Amino acid sequence: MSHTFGIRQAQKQKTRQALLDAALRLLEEQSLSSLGLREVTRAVGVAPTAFYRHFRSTADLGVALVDEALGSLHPMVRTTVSSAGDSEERITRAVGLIAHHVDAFPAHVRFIARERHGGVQPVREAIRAQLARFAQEVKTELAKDPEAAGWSDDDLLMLAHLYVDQMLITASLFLEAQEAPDASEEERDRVARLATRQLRLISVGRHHWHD
Amino acid sequence: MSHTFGIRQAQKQKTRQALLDAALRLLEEQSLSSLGLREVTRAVGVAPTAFYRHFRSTADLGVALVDEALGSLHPMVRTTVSSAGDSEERITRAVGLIAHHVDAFPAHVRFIARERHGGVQPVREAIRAQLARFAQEVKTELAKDPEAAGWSDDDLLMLAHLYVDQMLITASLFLEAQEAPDASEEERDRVARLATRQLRLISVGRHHWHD
DNA sequence: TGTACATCAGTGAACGCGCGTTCACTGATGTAC
DNA sequence: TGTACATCAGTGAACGCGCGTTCACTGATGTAC
Repeated sequence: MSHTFGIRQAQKQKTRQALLDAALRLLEEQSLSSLGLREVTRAVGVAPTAFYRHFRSTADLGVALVDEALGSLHPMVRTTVSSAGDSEERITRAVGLIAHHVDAFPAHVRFIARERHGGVQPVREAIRAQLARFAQEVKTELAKDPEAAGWSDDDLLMLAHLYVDQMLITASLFLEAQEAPDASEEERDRVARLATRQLRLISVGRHHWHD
Repeated sequence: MSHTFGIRQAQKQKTRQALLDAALRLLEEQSLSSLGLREVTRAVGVAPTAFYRHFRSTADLGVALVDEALGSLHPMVRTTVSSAGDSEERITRAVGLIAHHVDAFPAHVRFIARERHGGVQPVREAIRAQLARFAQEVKTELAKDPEAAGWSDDDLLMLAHLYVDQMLITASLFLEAQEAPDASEEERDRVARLATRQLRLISVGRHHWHD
């Protein structure tokens, strides 16, 4: 027994997570470049100086948030693009998964959309790197499809980027729909139908790419 | 003669423009939500209080910047989408125009990309409204094309949004390519080729939409 | 054209406030024996 | 198991600084006659 393996570590991890959670909440209404270290510690209920035990700066915390927001998303992205069903089924499933993810993690989605082109370079770079990984994974899945016969690597990656960007645009639209106070259900449907048809058009383009 | 029609107004306008220019420059390295009023006036060389003669707040200045950045873009967008040439010529021309615009107004492009999902609500709303106008205009141009026969209004607007979003993504990629210190010419070409093929795929999808 | 008054863009001092960062500290947890 | 020492997450006071906003002002420009 004993060798408790980190009452200390566990508590530190808990505080770190509380800082991340508080920051994410504060970032719903502002950008990372205006987020204050004292704001975050105040929200958690620790002394300002405690922040430095976990992060060098708010930019550093931002990079950690990128990993939290996108790191766990890879399995989902894979299954979204690949696997069973005809074209139409896959599109419906993909749009449904995006909508579900936005419902489950709205603050993460907002953070990524906001900071992708935001004012903090290391965070932009972290997001860019993660999205490039997504594109690579999507490309790998696309390559498995019999339809990919005759496609060059470059063309597959081009299509993969198109899908990744489309995913982000759609997620961002779902987010706006969620925020609309009135008739947000109707608005959600409108976004789902728009995204479905855009994916359908890309899918048609894909079918006839080598005509 | 006389009735000088505004030495005063002319000077006021000049200061206002100087504030906008200075803000735009400062916003290359930060977000609007962290831009300080004093920063801007310091850069221009006027007293902080002079700011209030022109804008209620930095958010207010931001909305003015949206109009400056996007307001003058409408004619270009129209000609980009519409008019002469076959599909391939139109795509090449569109990508060229986007590249040219990014070269000419990099700070404007960065500002729009950054604040589209940024932390300042009135600015987000102003950008959203302008982009919706763009989509409407693109839709109007698309409707003129003989290829648009049999397309519903909804489908045309869907396609228009796809084009507008694609335009922004491409502009943003050109911007990143411009920033890359090494081999930025090569990087530019890579972006141009990627954008061209993505537009080509959308174009193919468009041709076979009603198969 | 000249004079007397009104307007108003820009000034400069002053304010209270919250910021990021430093530093020496405390006391619970961890470790060696 | 108990003791003595080391570690280190979180504390709290203190700092200098720049922020947004207020206010009464100045002096060039505009207007009325």
